[in-house]
Amino acid sequence: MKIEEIIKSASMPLARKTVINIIYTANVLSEQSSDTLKQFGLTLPQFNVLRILRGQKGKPANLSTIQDRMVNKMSNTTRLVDKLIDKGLAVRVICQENRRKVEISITDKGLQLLSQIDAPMDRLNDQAVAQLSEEELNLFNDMLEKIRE
Amino acid sequence: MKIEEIIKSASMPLARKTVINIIYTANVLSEQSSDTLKQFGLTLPQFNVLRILRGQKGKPANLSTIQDRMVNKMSNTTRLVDKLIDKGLAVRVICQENRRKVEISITDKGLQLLSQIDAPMDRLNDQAVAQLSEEELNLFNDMLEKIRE
DNA sequence: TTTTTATTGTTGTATATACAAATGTTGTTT
DNA sequence: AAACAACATTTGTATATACAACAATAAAAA
Repeated sequence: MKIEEIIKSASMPLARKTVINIIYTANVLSEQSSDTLKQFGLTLPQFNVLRILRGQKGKPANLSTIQDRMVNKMSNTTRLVDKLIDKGLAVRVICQENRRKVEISITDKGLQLLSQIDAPMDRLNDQAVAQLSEEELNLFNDMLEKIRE
Repeated sequence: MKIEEIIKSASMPLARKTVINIIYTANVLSEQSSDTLKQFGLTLPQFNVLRILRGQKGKPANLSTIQDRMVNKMSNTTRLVDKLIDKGLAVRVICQENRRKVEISITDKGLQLLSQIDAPMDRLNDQAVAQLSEEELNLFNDMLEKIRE
């Protein structure tokens, strides 16, 4: 369905329509992901941080590293990490070389949880873009890049 | 900058990359809009609701109408509207034909505020999509539509 | 060495949002 | 008419997030 129909808007400038379309579509995709993640007890930002930690391949990450790599830069990563620790999915150790820093690592339990989530999440993403060819998707990603600049 | 560089990720499946790219770009655009709106004392959802009310052209809207048309469907539109009323930008009247409903209208003050915001917001949106031609933008919007289905 | 500045995280506060339950109203069934 | 179901919105509660202020540590300057 066209975005104008969805938000029941009269015709609007193409630029405004495009921006609304991106934000609306992102909401749809986020909700789909959140729904899938809910059964695993994770929110989307929590899931993303867990994936970042896994990407460290054993090396711990400090808070600023995590923030750099987050899709949704949020002001308060401390409390998000707290939640992961409460659930036993991550651990926090104060860095000995620089005691201002903390080192955060994913636990075995965290890795195990992620391994369960990978397949359903990839399936979800595949479905989302199934109507576009690889070539179209590459073009589409390039366009997004241009919009961000 | 490519999305993989931004979130400092190793290469990932194209579908996942695309979904992350959309969500990340939507965040960038939302933040830009929020920054502009902040000086007018509005959040992005509040601004969108005000625009919906203006689109009614004098006719009041009830809560469910507003929710239908919102870009970010939120569970609690009541309190969002409360904020607009606190600021004197909207008024709420209980509908006489059906006393379960409430009729919400934009005030003159609200209309006046919106008229100040229109130009800077359109300029922002224009800038965002400036690197794409009209033809490309139409293609892009079609692709977003396919992704939502 | 002491003071100042910068870095890295954490905490407090206000607001926003999701979700479920509750309220008040209207329509329908018995 | 009384009981029940449906509707439209509001409220309660928990969690999330933005923003600013705070603390602790380290590095740099005086």
